[in-house]
Amino acid sequence: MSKATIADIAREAGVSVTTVSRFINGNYRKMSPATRLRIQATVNRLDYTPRASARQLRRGQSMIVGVIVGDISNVFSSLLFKGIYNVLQPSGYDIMLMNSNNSVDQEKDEIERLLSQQVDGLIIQPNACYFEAYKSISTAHLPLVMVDRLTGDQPHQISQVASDNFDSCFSLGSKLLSGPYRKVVVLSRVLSQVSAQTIRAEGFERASQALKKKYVRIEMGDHDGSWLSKQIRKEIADMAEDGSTGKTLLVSLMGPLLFETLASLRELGLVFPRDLGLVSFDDWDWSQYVENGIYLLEQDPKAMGEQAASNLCLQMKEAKAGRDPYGVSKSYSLPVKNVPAPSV
Amino acid sequence: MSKATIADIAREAGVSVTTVSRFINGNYRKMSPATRLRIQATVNRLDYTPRASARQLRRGQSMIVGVIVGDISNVFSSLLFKGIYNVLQPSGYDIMLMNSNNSVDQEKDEIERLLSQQVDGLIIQPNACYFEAYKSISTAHLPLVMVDRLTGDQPHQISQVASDNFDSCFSLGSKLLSGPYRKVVVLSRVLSQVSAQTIRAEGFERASQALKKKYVRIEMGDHDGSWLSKQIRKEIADMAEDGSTGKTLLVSLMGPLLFETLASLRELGLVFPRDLGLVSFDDWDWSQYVENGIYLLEQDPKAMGEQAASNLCLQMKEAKAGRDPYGVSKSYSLPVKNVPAPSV
DNA sequence: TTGTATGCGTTATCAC
DNA sequence: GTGATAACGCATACAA
Repeated sequence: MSKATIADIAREAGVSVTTVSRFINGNYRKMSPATRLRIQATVNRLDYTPRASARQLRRGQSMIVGVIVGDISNVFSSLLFKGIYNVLQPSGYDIMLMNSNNSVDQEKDEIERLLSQQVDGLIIQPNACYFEAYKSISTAHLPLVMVDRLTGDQPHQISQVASDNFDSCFSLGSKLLSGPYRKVVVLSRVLSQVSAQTIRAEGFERASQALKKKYVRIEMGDHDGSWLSKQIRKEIADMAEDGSTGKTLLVSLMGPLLFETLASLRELGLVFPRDLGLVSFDDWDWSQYVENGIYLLEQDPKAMGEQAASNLCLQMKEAKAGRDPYGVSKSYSLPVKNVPAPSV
Repeated sequence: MSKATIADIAREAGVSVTTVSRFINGNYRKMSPATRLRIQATVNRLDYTPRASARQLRRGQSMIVGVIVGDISNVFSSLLFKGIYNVLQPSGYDIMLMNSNNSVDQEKDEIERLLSQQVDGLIIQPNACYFEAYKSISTAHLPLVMVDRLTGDQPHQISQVASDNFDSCFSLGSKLLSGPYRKVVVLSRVLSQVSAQTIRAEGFERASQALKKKYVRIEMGDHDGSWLSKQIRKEIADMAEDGSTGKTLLVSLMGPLLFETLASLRELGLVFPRDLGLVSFDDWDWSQYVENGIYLLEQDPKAMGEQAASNLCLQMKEAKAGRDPYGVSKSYSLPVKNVPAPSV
């Protein structure tokens, strides 16, 4: 019977509810060892568990953190969650996880649900391009950390953790395009309104501009594999037309896209690095076993989650102390690791 | 200010809290259109959000479901969660996700936390080998579904959803071992007390017994890659000794293990299907791009999650109606898909 | 060192 | 149609 309450314990142990409450919260200071043991025994005997809802109502604090990710089936999101969990769980917080499916509408509903749960803080991988969508959180001065993506008008007093998307792409693009490549083709998916892929594309675009190489961007959106194959073939085949020499550098801007890219290349009979150079963002090393490996730009989603959760903890501590949580807000830029492989 | 309460709305709108409560819960039947509109406006103006904790306390129902997975960074777990989420979220349930790290101790703590949150139901990928560990849930008659793994003494009145591990392995083993393979070596990780891998291994063992072929099991546990390489080399190299002919069939019993297996094979300079046959369980098709693809035994974790969540919903409906949730308990065995590839 | 009494925000039972 | 009021289980200010 999990229905025992603090009153039952008090009655059975012959003490008052206050004393039991103190016991439950570890306030043994004002309590004789005798009563302490008696309460302990009763708690065990009745298999008592405090009701979180009653506690929350009374203390105005839930010890729950809300997390919204874009797509939990993406390895990025699951590693992000793992990092968050590793920090929050030992600190006593429980996590309510939401999957926005990269949809602004669903995200809106999920934020509302999280707010009504009175979460003590939120970590969001945002879908909306304007911060307006998260205003209800910031006006309530609720601890908040945005991860991975940034809204266009991201207020500086809100914490954010993201990879160093632009610089890593600009730098790799500059390095590779200064070689024999004649052009770069970047592949993106970009289903949500805001995405790290856009910034990554910009990095490659700037690099190509500086080196006066051709730059093409293919955005897959909802298209299927055959559509992608057609685009890739077109971009690879135009060599003759413009009379330029050298191979094409193909860049997949997110992990799951690499998958579809490989399918297209196989379908088209294209082999790397013979026919083209291939580079991809990815957060998991499986591609090292594809041929002789694929050149990767690798993020560390787990570290991102840990960083986000750490800052959130800080904010929640401030909030608990009655201070403005945004006083300890901070922006973090995480390095992107280059994992060389003979695919370029 | 998200601090508005039902009383504030009542005062501002000039009605009683009862009426506001009725409005919040959609009971428009007993309410004049005029008051309804007036309340609506006030709710919007004050940006009112009902406090979930107060609601929970009063109704004795949380609309929260607890989910415990073994390792969220494993694709299996994240797809499982996605399936669960797809069913539960539209039904109005929020999900508290816990990651047990395949540890019985951590799992125990997490169950306690979930119980104190007064979750309306639980879905667990169990770590303990005896159901004893989950007794506190079943004695409270809380809706419960066990997924993927089964405790040794799993009570029949508790719902369970798992893949058809034994038959799929026995069947594939029988098929392949009736060919020119001289022996089968199965690789498992098995860190938790209970695991689907054990049942899978049994499937291959029985098949090998029936066909009088040699059967060897290698359990990685916490060992590292070089240890694995040594084991594999030993098993592949014993051909001369026993004078038998034919290749060895190597079976990786879980997705993440395939990764380490490939690393070992590469290190040993072993090539499939030339030097050996390779088969693996996995829940994601990335391996089709490794060489010419790897023969896969593929589960459908998302379907497993959906099935588990559907049954949990049924149970929760029963519980809400005051009936025994375990009256609608059921066992589901999900098919394992064979994805042929020239690695055998 | 221990106990009494009040209120957190909501729903539900009854009365009007 | 509408409203007063009593719980739900817990934590704490205030007594003793």
